[in-house]
Amino acid sequence: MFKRSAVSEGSAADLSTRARIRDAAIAVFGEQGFGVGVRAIAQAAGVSPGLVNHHFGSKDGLREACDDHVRELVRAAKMESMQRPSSATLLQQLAEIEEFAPAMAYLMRSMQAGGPLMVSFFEHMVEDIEQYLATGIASGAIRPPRDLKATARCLAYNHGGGMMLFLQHYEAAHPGPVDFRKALREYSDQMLLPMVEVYTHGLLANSMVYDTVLAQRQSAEQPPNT
Amino acid sequence: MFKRSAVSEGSAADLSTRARIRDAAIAVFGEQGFGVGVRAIAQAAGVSPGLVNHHFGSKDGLREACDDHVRELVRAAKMESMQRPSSATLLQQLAEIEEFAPAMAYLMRSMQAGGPLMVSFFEHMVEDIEQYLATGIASGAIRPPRDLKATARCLAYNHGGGMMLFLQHYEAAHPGPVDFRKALREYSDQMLLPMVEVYTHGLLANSMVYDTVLAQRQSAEQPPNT
DNA sequence: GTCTATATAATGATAGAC
DNA sequence: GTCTATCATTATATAGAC
Repeated sequence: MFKRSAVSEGSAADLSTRARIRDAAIAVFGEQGFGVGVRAIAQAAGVSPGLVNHHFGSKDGLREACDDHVRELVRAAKMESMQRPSSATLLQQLAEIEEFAPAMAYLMRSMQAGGPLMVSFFEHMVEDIEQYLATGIASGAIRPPRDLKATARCLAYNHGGGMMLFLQHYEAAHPGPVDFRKALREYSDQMLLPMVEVYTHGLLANSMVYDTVLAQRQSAEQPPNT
Repeated sequence: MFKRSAVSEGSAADLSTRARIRDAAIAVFGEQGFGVGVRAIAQAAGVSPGLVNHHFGSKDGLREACDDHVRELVRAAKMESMQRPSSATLLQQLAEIEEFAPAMAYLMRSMQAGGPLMVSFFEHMVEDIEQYLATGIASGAIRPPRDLKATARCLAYNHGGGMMLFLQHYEAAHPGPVDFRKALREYSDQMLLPMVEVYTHGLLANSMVYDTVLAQRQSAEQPPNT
């Protein structure tokens, strides 16, 4: 679905050493988590441990460089994907590309570990869903919710977190390094139909609960004085 | 809502040293994550670092003991909660109790880190939701989904993961140790209404997407040969 | 730019005194 | 049971040779 973009151009041999170290770090962090040492990264990049810190100052500096690069990778992919609409999630599209798999693994670790990349990526998700909902409402495909922004945020938490938890569970159940393509395919297989069903036909048989919660909220915001 | 149970009985002074170390470990792991050292735990428990390993053999042994204790804590709370039905989630009820706050923090870290506690706790969640759905269907409050087990699993991923991600985001936005009671109250405030609305009125305006996905599934399971 | 070698600190785990 | 002292390992980070 995606072609190589300028961001990720060139095979490993063409990249500058700094870029090779950074890419190796993304791969190793993604596979083994952020607890891994600089030595392992240096080895994966085929350089000495000292050179890593020479280029990035410290482990945190390296981490920041990885964050920035993944952020940029996702941003570029999003730009490209906006011109080629698809029913699949951006992440699902990305995971299908061998080349992006390490970055996806890194992104997931970031979500779990909760660094600054997680926050910025999450806010992007919220915006995307907002826009997606707005488009759907305009075309009549989506029933306009009471509060679009709140609903988008809620969906972002549930779907983002749901995927995270699924992958966590998948990793625990399948020994060895995670195959993100297989994992996300299984995610679709298990989740898509039940989710679409709930979003189409609802889950609650009547609006009693909804009416109650809504009334509580409104009486809390505006105390009874009239 | 919950009274003290046998599992957590006694103030800090009454507990055996082993139990005090274990409780301190749960608190420190919960606050700072599993990367924290044995020394910090020993200090929090008011004992020497050597004594920790004397009682638990290793850091992993200590971790296992913490897992077991939290598992047991949640199991006991669930037993108690089953006799006192409430609209709030078990976790929300637990978080309201000062005494359980450290265990809840520990549980969240476990979900993030993805140890064996995460898997067993998740499977419990799936079972709970299954039973909750079945009860609702029997009483007519819930519209029976096509595949109850798959739907329960899907809801468990989304709601469990959603809460996880919310707390992660909350932690990143609020410096210092996380106040789980405040966090979970905010979670309810933001999530409850949009979620109930979606579960009551749906999100998709028509059943086109659902019909398409369902048809794809069925033709995939049973290839066209007739 | 890149390496080897090393400084410094912190980690998990153990041994032995009391 | 509990502590102090220490070991062996590993971590990050730096210094200096090439």
